[in-house]
Amino acid sequence: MKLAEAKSEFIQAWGTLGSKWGINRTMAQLHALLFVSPEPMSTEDMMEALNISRGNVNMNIRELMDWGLVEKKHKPGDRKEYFWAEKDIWKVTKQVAKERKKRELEPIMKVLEQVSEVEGDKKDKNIKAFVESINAIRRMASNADKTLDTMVKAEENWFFGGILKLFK
Amino acid sequence: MKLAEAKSEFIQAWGTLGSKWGINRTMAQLHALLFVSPEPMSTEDMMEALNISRGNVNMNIRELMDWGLVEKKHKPGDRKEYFWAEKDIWKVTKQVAKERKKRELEPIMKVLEQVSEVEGDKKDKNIKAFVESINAIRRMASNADKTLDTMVKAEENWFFGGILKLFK
DNA sequence: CTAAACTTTCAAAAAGTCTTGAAAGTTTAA
DNA sequence: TTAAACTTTCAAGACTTTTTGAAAGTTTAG
Repeated sequence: MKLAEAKSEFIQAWGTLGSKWGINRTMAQLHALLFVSPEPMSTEDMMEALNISRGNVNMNIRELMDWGLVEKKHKPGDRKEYFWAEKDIWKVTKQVAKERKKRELEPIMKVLEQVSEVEGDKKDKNIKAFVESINAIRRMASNADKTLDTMVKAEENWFFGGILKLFK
Repeated sequence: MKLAEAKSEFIQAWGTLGSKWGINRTMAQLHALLFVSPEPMSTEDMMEALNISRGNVNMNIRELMDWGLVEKKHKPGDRKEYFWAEKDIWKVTKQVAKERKKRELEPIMKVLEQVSEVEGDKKDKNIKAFVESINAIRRMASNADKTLDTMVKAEENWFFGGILKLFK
């Protein structure tokens, strides 16, 4: 397999993976494209590489910047904007964890808190069972929350090697 | 908030969360519905509770069974099939982790292995950079893989309490 | 200024995903 | 058997998400 082909395979696979995790395929592909590009790329470079429109590149690259995965770069003496992706996969993972925690874990925890305050006789079998189910999810979510916090603060070494020994 | 309303809020929120993680909203709602139902439910019960068609219930409940999150139950002297969801949230989490590992981690690892075998001069700067990026992802994925394995084998206690102390 | 170079927006179209419901299939009681 | 009760399938339609591309907006060099 040639380099160009290998890159393209990787970009496709990353796009497919992303779409299974609720991330727009093009956004994941753009991320993969920049991730394996040694140089920052311009909008036109990306349009050409993925065969997509200017508007599509613009919207998805902006979302990648919102996620903190891509940055604008300027080349001296060039009016075009270039885009660069973080290359340290551990930083990327932490950033994604941080964002998903903020965007998805925190909102659901609010709902869980509210519904756990259901009114009525706390001894009613049905209410008791419901509240207990919800509280089990809340404990789980709260642990996930703390674990993600720890992960975000942790050094690469925590994950790459360190953690596994603890389970042996 | 009354019990019925609280259940409905929870079901909605679970559906929304699911859809952000690439899980069909109805499937997530059905799961939530059964998760908070003390009794197994029939197809008709579910159709009525979520206001959806028979075909929709059938397809999504089958997928939930594929994921190992829902089981058929039979009531003695009743021809209808009833469906029951695992109530232990730790078991649910482990099961989802196990399935996603099989469905998503393993396929991407195959692709990564292939593309890392790109042909050409191993000293070429471009090839070297690409292979190194891919290998960083492979190391990450392989660690995630092992961590999930460990998690699937672990007792509830590992996650609920045990792990956090290790980071203090 | 002005015009060229570049970026952003967003309504409409395309593509993708989910749902319906009626027909086909299966099981069971009698 | 038969027919009623129940489940499954899947083509067509509904809905959702993504993409396009042209127009509007912005920036900069001269």
